[in-house]
Amino acid sequence: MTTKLDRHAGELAALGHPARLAILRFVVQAGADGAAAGDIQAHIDIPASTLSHHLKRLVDAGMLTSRSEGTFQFYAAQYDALRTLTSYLWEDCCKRGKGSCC
Amino acid sequence: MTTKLDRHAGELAALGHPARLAILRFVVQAGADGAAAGDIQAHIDIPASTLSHHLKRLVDAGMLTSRSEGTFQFYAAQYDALRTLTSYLWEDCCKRGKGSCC
DNA sequence: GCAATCCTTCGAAAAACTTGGAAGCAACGT
DNA sequence: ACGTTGCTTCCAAGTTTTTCGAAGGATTGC
Repeated sequence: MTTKLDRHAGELAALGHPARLAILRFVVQAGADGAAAGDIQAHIDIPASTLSHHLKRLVDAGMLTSRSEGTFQFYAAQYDALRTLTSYLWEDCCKRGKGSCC
Repeated sequence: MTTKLDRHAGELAALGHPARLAILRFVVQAGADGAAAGDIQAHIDIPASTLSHHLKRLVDAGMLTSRSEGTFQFYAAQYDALRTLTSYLWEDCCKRGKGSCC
């Protein structure tokens, strides 16, 4: 069994790489339809095989979904997963201590 | 020079480990005063040396600060850094596409 | 001073991640 | 059918991370 903690740690690890973070942001900004792998490559400028590894990592972590359209491969952000992740970080903030932090 | 992208990727990588994510959450929930290393250890139950490495990683990434009080070492969350990081992920969301995601 | 407590650093081995050329596969145009 | 385009998988080397026992400060209490 994978705990919520492990799953979110995996998601954060997936985002914890400059290329992958750049990819996520590009795709997040692309909106619901997502962006084609080629467009992503044009934007972040890394070899195709390296990009493909990173994209797979992000999909495996559940941060992106992929859909094919002809020979194109579109990647779209999993906004819900991202939302859940960010709120997890702040969950029960200051519950046990003082301070107006959140 | 370290870009904003690299810095935030480093922060995410620091959070991208089950033990470190557990540490951050424990400390976030501890409030402004933070928590002593010993209390953290009691909560997540890993060897002291391993814990120390993880704490150092989180401090280096700027997610925690540390302060000593006698022989105790207190760690407190950098709420600002966490806030900046989470908003970075959503920056310019859907700017280039359609969709009501954020 | 001496022991005890609290934590960090050293060191070294195993595991995971990162990188990218080459080769492969699938869809499209001609 | 054949080349082209768009992307993925194979492979292999190099780097980083992760782990934790043992040894090393630093500070407090006696």
